[in-house]
Amino acid sequence: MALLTIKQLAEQLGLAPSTVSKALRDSYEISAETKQRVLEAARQYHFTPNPYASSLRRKNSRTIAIVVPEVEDSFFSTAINGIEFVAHSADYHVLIYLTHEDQALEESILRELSNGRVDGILISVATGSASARHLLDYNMSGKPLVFFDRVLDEVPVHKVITDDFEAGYLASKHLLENGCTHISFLSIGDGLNIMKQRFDGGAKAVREFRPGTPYHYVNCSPDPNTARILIQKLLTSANQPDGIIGAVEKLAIATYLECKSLEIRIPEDLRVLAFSNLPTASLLKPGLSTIRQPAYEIGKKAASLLFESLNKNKPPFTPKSIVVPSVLEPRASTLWKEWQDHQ
Amino acid sequence: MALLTIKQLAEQLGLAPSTVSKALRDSYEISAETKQRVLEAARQYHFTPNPYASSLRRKNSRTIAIVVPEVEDSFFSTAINGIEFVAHSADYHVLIYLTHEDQALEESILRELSNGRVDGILISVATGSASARHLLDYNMSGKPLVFFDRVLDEVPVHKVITDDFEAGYLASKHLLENGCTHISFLSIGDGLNIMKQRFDGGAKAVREFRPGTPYHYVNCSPDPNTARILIQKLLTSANQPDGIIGAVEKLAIATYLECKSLEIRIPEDLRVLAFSNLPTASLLKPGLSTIRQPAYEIGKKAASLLFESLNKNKPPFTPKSIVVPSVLEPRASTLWKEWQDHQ
DNA sequence: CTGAAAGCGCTAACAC
DNA sequence: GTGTTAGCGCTTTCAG
Repeated sequence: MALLTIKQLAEQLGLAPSTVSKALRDSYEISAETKQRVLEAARQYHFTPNPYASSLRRKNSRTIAIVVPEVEDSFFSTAINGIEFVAHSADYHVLIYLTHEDQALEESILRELSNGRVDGILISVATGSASARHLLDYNMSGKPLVFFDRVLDEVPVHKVITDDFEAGYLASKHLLENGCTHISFLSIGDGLNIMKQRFDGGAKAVREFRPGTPYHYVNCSPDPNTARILIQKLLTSANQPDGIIGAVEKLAIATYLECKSLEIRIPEDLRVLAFSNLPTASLLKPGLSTIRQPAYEIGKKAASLLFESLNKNKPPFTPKSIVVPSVLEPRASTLWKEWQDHQ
Repeated sequence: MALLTIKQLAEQLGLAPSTVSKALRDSYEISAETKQRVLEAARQYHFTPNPYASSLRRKNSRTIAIVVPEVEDSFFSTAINGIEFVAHSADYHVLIYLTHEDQALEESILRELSNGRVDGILISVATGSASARHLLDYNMSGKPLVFFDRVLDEVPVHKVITDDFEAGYLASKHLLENGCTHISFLSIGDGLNIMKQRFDGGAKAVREFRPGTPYHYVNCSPDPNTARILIQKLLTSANQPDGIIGAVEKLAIATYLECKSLEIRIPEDLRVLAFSNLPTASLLKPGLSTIRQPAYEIGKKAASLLFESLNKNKPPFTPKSIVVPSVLEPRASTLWKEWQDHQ
């Protein structure tokens, strides 16, 4: 079954292709009556204009790309859901690309996307030494790019983030208030803005509330297996911590699994807090204290900013940074009752 | 920065556009030397052919679509990961569409996709009364369609599924072996093949092992809030069950949350088993017994089948059904020690 | 081995 | 209000 073309449809109707085209786009030039007839026929034959011919001619694609490290993470899957909501409302299509935390892959994806396949990109960058070259290059092409959550400050575009410094501060403060005397911050890799912010925020709380408390940055891996091995090493080392801040969901899960197999008790032996959007946080044993980001909102806002840029014809551009609040949700994994009682 | 065209690149090189085009596609007609020069120049200028012009001309898009009910579900996010892996290897792009379990939305997405935007579709259908019209129509267009997990048997295309009847049987058998005398099967909606299979498998186990045991189908909602209300009603009704089979992850979470707020003890008061790929299943309180599907493999296999169809020029088509095994992972939520001891 | 020419299906400018 | 025409950027005959 070959697809109908606008030319054929026009012939059926005894009209010119251009008339049909205009009618389908609801142009003011076309009479109401003709529009009716065209729409009717289009529905009947299930006609939709060939998107690639249309894109070629109009020089836009009604398509955006989401570029994220992974989908198997509650933050990202929820953010994607938010993005999809806005994109669908705007009648845009959504291409998805996974970088698997691979900087080189991210670069090749961005290069490939700069050939006009998409009208804009929403990205949360991969960890790694993070040169911003590919993003700056893409940005130079004049097409909009919006960061969410994991940003690169060198690139002057809209961003939607949470206050990671503040969140790190709250996390660390909370652990200190619950008797921690040695905190390890588990990261998935260097060079990522959010890791630094979250860690530094924690350092500030240490300085303010219990200066001198050991507070370490531990570079785990984005790979869960490697991460587990490193966490095991940490938890069985001579000076293991009694407080953990997991920078992402995956590290919290890895920590829990490792504690289970090492028979380390949470929160008695170790208090655990993580940046996480796990829907099961409250159901874990023990309930996991989290810093929860408003992932759906972040996705929606980032997409809205992208469409805003798309619909604006290049005004003097000042990049906006939208900062949405994360919330600390204390649960049993950090509430060390015994310690509190002794106070 | 306007994008380079193949014509301009050809001019730079003192070649004809057609020669450059062929060189870029590694045609046998072109000399090794010329190919070198062209590739070199293309790299230097970051030239990639405009994908829409190319698609228009070649009548394919190097793009596939994933159509799923949602992404915030471990099964789907993992399957998407598997699909993406294969698609990326084949150098294809991936469009994602969420149906939010809305049949009408699914229809409109499929209609829209039949205009040539994609070369093929991978779909896991939405619940609902599930007419197959839109899928049959798409299939008639001659473009490949592959089902994964949630299939519609009326549509004669490749499918990748698990043996849901068998899994339901195992689930129910397991509950009976752990002292359940009244089992409720929680579904997210009628008309979905997997729900029926899973439920019917369970019925068989009841017949075989404890005929007469009350075994009910409870139609919850895909919406978590509504589902929770219905579950609450169920668990506080006169003849509440002592065994639950949750057909999807979301229902397991809803059940746990409800048990927590109603102070129903798992597994003493209620044993809970769910079809789920939750990475935190073993960390819940209590550990959640699951039927785990090989989601990543399912995604990979489904995508492979799609590309197989894509590369084959319409041979006599016999749809394959690939059945991959699910595994029952018993955990504390169903292991009712007290009861076992009394046996 | 390379080039010239036609045309994929659509839409925007410009006639009428 | 509607039709004619040209051309988006690429690839594919077909000629040389």
